[in-house]
Amino acid sequence: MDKVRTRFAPSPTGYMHIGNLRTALYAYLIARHNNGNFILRIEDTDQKRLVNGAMDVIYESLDAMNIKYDEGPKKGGPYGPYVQSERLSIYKKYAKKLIDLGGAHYCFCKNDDGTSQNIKDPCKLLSKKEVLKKIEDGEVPVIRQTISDDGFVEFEDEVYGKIKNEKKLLDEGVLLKSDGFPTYNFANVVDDHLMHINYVIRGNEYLSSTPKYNIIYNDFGWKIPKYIHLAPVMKDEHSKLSKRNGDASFNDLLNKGYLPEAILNYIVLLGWSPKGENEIYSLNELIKIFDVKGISKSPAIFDIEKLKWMNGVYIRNMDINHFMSLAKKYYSKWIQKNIDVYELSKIIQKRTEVLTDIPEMIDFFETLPDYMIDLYENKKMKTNFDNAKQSLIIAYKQLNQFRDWNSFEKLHDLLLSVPNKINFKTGQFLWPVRVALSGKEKTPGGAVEIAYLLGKEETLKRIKFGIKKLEGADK
RNA sequence: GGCCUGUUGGUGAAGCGGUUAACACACAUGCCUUUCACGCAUGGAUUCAUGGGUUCAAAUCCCGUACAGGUCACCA
Repeated sequence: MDKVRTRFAPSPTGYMHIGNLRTALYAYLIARHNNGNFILRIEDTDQKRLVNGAMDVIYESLDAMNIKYDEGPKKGGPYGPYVQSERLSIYKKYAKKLIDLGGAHYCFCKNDDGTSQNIKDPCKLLSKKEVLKKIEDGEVPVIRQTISDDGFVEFEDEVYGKIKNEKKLLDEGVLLKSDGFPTYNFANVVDDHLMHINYVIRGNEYLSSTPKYNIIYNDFGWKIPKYIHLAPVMKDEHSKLSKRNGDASFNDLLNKGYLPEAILNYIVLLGWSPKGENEIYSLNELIKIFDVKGISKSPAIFDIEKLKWMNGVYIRNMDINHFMSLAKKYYSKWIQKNIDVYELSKIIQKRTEVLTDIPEMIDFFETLPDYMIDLYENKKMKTNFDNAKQSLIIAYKQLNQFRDWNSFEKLHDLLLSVPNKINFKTGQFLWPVRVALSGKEKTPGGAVEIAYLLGKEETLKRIKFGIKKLEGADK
């Protein structure tokens, strides 16, 4: 059997959306799973849509996901060039050949005269002589596909199964534009054949035009590849994820603090499901288990909540040093200078889902927020202004005498021994302390951790401030 | 409108003629706990868009209907 060769063929629009990336990922996984090759090809045949730097977005995105291509632009390969705008002479040659084979014809119809209803293209009837004459007269033709009216075309899609179409319902689309560039409809067939692509993986918007491509393959006498059409990734029930809707691109997600591994893991599950119950997979594991059979036919809705969760899983499973190196970017200068970053990282790792959540989570270290006194009242902890004040006063006394601030253990033991002595429940005592130290209802870590990180001076200052606040409430 | 395709809880989904209709996220509740989170446990689809058929038996097969998406560009 032939070596499996798949390709990812984006057009450089400057925006890598999730659906595209998923297509790339599937193509990559199918290739690697079968020990095949994965090819990158740039489809830049629409001169009007060229965007500066768009190619880089593609390279960078694949790179971030650690998807490596075997052949492609920059890297080269035996069937290059891999950028369509550099292959113009190839398309021209094959277009002419297709005309000779009866699979295409010149067309002189004007843009705006309804030629889209081209089921019967009048130019088809032009004789060779007439065509030549028109060209001599300076008319610039396009080359259109020629499709006979009789019979059916049928093909088998690996995910959708048998698809059958009536030939006479197929449009005779433009293959080569008047500017000399091919359309997608032609370039993809020629390139896929020339590059020996035997598995075509792409969005199912091409499902309806695939029969036309197959006719071209047949006219040339080329072998038709296997097709794997993918249902789209949706924003909601009605619309696709898209740039126009302002939906997040891969890069946006990265900037928002999502890890590439987590994004990759999440999007592979949009429209594909593995055999077992596990959902967390590395790229290498995916290569091992990816199976076309698990691809589903219906569209999947992108759910940021689940991505968040998955991102959290990746963060929690990370080595602490790795986490710290990633999290550091989100620590303010003040924090990096005044707080033990290693200990801080340990505390927040478990409760970080997205890296960008970090600043807000830890901002109280730098400046105590102007908090509401009601925070001291907590039903579950059985605290009220009165016993909170007591707790703070005692905490102040104890901590003021405490000298081993370098030892988290000792600080911990001290603070946890207090409630016993005064006949308070642990939470009853520690809740007000934490509130005084953080000014927040929820914090990463408890009172002990925060005190430890804050240091003696700041801790005492904040407790004193808390006591004052509560005294104010007495009056 | 023609043609093509899809439809299982809020979301991703398993299932492929006989199951109590997996599992994960989210949600709710409880446990744990110095808060939150983490972790653990429990709960929710009387039913697989809908109506008919085939069958001893249907989410699973067939037909119609509804809804949704795609395509019908010198865009990909």
